[in-house]
Amino acid sequence: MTLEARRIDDLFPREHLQPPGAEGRTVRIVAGGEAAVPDIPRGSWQRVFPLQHERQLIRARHSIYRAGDILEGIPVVHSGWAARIRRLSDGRRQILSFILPGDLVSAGAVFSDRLSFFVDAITDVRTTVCKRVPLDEILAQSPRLLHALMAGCLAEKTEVEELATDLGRRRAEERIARLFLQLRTRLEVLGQVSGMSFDMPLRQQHIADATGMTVIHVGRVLGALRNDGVVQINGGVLTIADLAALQRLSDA
Amino acid sequence: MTLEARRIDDLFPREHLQPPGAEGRTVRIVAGGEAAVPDIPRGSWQRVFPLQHERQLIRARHSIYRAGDILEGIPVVHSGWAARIRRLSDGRRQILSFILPGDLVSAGAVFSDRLSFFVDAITDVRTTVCKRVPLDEILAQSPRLLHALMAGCLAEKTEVEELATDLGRRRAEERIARLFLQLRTRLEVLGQVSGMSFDMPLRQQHIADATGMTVIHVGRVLGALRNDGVVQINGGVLTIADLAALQRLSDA
DNA sequence: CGTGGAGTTGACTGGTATCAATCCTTGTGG
DNA sequence: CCACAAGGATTGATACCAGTCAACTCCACG
Repeated sequence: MTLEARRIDDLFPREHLQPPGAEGRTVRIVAGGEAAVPDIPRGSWQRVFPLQHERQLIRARHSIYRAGDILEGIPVVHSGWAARIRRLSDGRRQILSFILPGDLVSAGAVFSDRLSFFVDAITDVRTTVCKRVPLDEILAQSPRLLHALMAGCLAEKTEVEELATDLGRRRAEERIARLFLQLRTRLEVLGQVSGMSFDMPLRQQHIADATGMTVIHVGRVLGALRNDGVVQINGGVLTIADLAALQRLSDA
Repeated sequence: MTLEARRIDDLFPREHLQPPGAEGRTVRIVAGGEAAVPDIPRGSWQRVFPLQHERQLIRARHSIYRAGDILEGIPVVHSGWAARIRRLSDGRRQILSFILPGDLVSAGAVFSDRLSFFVDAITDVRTTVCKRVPLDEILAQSPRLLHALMAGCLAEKTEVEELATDLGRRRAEERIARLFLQLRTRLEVLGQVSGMSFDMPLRQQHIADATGMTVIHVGRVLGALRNDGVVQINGGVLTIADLAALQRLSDA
């Protein structure tokens, strides 16, 4: 009963998502680094949520959705990175979460069609949209799936609560360290981490908007981390040089 | 379909909650200052969620629940103020939300029994606990209620996202102004605002933990607001002296 | 080549945190 | 009824983290 759905891996072909050979075609249920619970029967997602329309391409740095938009379906990011963002009228931005390949844009989208945030493409992004289905129909067809979806929704909420704690009570270095470790964990599940490095298309501005800092200060902290031999970013690749140190920073 | 349940007003007798005469005994659905949608048939909450045990008294400044606790039911705060809190190992604390009389401790508690946060009593608090009921049973007995509960859960998530934005991107004065306005809106629904004043049992430490500041700086900002004739707190009563100014501060 | 996005660096400012002392309030027990 | 303790609020002095402004470099790209 602790299923949590944020990623629906068998929602679409896995060219980018899965190393060949891994053919366990169950819905993979993953949340914030916790245990995967692969016991939803194969294909339950597609059976319950039929495809509404195929892939759509959004160019890097463009908005995918805007706050107030009414979703006609449940969007899933197929490839590329995106971000859920809140904007203030004077231009300040807070990134609420990063959306990686295979993620639902928001678990809440299964149950509600009104967005309270913006979704911006960071890299080029391909999306798929599935049909939203009434609650009772989901329940009838796959009770486990419904549970998993609701748990995913709760997990998303918990993650935002962690974010709020980071923003309110942790300092610059800690926040950046935690962001990097979180990204590594999530990308590891996707098989996109090789050793201590992974592709990281975020600009310093994205890191700043996610951690509640200014770009310039992000630059300084990153510089310090590089000098101290903890983390470095080179050509869009993040390399953790001293994992223990990074974990120490993110602790408490 | 935009029902949102966070407060279940007819869950218990209303001595403290409702001025006599207001006898519209429907479940009142309220969220973050948005429209109430009172169209759930009377008593649906009690029918679906039977009382598990009666009021329990928790003394001010004591913990009600701890992160990791397994809830045996769905707790509702009957009287008094409480707070949902995240703690770091070194003692830093972030308040995620305040729980006012009539609030569910967390809308998520209807669907999941594991807490990821602490719940502390700010004043003396009385709680009631209802039995948790399987999804399909709720759906069968009152589909509207289920929708309302899920919407309430999503609303709670949206509120935390707003909090994260406040913490990440707004400054001290803005955050405090927004907190006070939010409290006023919520208390107004409870009929606990008279003119421009309301009881506000929060200590400066609570305000600090909610806004991500230190007590001392909270004290300074409050002092400034008092000197500028915007807000003052006296003997546990908050009085808004200049609403327009307060709204200006909280804007953007 | 230019142009614009991105990163780096330095000097300076300012908002908050930290430490410490005092005072006020409230509750408690003698 | 008083004394005392504990919690809370206020104030001052000082330190430091992070924001602001500005200049410069480095690219990728057309």
